[in-house]
Amino acid sequence: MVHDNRAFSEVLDRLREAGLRPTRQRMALCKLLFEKGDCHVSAENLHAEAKSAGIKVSLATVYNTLHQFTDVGLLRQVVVDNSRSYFDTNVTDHHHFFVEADGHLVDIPAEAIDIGKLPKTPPGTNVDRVDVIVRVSPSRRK
Amino acid sequence: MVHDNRAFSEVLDRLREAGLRPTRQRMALCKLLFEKGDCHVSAENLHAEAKSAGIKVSLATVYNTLHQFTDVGLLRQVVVDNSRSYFDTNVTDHHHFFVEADGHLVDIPAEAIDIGKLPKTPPGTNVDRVDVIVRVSPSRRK
DNA sequence: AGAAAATATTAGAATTGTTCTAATATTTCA
DNA sequence: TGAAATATTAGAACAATTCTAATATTTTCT
Ligand SMILES: [Mn+2]
Ligand SMILES: [Mn+2]
Ligand SMILES: [Zn+2]
Ligand SMILES: [Zn+2]
Repeated sequence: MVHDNRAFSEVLDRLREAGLRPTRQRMALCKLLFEKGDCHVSAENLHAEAKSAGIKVSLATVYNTLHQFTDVGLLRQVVVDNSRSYFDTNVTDHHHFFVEADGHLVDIPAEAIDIGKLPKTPPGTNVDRVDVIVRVSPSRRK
Repeated sequence: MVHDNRAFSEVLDRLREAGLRPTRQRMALCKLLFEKGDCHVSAENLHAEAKSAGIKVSLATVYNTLHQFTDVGLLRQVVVDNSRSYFDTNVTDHHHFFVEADGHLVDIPAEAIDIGKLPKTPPGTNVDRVDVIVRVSPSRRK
């Protein structure tokens, strides 16, 4: 078995930094999540990916892991669909296209969208974050 | 019992226009939804309001009605929270503040937010709608 | 109006995504 | 290495929503 020790140790560091033990399951999920660039996954989705990659991990652990990673800032949640939660490996400020037809998310860099002014927030509240979701659907064939 | 026959007939018209029979339940829900200005409700929420207004309607009918009204354009859905669906009586183009702490939505008029340019959509797709959600939370007391 | 057809409502069961429980396993560290 | 801490897991529980199929209401047609 050949290891990419570079990426492997990055994953390890990431977990340690976060105060999470680098267990077999967490490392494997880390690799799936972070070794192939920005991605958006649901729990079921990641669980399936894990299974097809030969990783033995329970759905409960997938949920635990996604939440722990979110809590420590390795992931963020994207709310676009009320029947499923999406987790995003891109935790920088950005927005999304959402292709409702196939439940697919595409990043929009923060600087690609300019929100001018915001009206004042409801009394006694502060802005946590601004989410822009551009809902798109397959264009009708010509 | 006193009737506001003006509003009553507006409700009736609205249902007929949509091709939905003006049943007792639908009319009652219409009144709850549309007679007190823009509002954002969940199904449970509306069901509870109905009960406390003395309207006998099942939760299944509340769901049916919310979906039917959405289908014919009397309501729109707002996705802000993956554990509950919100329906909005304001079907004009607008955005939202979402107070996560209490699950409360506040309208932002479309013209209060200016989204400059949009990047081009993913290949083969068209924009359906742009949703801006400004997530806010109660500011810490001074 | 009365009968038949169309549509709506409902209780309760089913489904689905997610969370919880508590028993077992792994990891850490002195 | 052994005790303490933490993690994993199967399966039960949960909560929002949808489905089913029996009953009721509304509309249409004579
Ligand atoms: Mn959490
Ligand atoms: Mn659900
Ligand atoms: Zn993203
Ligand atoms: Zn609104």
